[in-house]
Amino acid sequence: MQIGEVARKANVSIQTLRYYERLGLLNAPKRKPSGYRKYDAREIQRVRFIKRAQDLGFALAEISDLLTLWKDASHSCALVERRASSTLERINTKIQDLETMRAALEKYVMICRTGQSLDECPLLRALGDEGEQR
Amino acid sequence: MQIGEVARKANVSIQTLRYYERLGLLNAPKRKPSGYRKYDAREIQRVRFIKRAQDLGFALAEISDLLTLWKDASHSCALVERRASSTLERINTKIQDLETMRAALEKYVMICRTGQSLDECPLLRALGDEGEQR
DNA sequence: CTTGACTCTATAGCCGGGTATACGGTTTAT
DNA sequence: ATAAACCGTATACCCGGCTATAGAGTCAAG
Repeated sequence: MQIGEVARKANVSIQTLRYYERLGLLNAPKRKPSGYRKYDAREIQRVRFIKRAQDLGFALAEISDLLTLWKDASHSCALVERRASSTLERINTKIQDLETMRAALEKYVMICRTGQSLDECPLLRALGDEGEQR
Repeated sequence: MQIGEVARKANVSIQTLRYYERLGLLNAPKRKPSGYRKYDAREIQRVRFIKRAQDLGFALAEISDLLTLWKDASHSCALVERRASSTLERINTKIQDLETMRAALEKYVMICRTGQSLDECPLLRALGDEGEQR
């Protein structure tokens, strides 16, 4: 199989495959005499693994770790769980940050909508506050 | 006031101030004959406005809009609210995406933790899943 | 034998929000 | 008069995850 077929089957671009190879996420494949990359079907698996892991919120660097573990998975369940838990923590932190933003923003939007102060925007006042107003 | 003092008082770096100026978020200040920027105290307000807006999840491009509105705030409350609402939508979408990830990841982490399969990691199996069973 | 589809490498660009470096001029204090 | 602290511009670089382009070589079909 050459690169285009792998790309189609794994649903990524050719450039992405070469990019993953550069990053070490994919092993450097064998080459034809012409220099063309020759893949075997397992690489499609590997690419799909990467994509599924991305969907779960893993960054490529984390996925690189997971791929290393994948090879001898029988020893590593607890290790994998630790990686996943820390990713989970990262995701939770992000959600919390965003919820804090949302709460603050909603507060001002609500005040705006109830239309109590027509002559001065409470959201802008909140941003520009600190005693003085421009 | 020169740039270093503004930077200290607004709690940003000098480079950031120049960067904001390039982006048009800050007005080009007057200069001394030497070329040094001369700020008046209002610019500190403006920088703090930017920082507070960032904390609310506004991107610099959105903040640029808000700053334009800020100048004649009396006319713009509804407009400001619309900007804020669309930022709010953006934030909500992000939260939902992250929650989807979290749910998927939690599922596998839980299976890992209940320790049912010691000899094969369910998370890795889920990621490496070949073809069927999904 | 030529066309068109495929591949190769190398390099650059994109997004956002800055940070860092190099090199040189200015101001202030002693 | 000289050192330190400050400022100026221009340029490049960082993060992550790609995408795009240029210019060249390879391969299969008609």
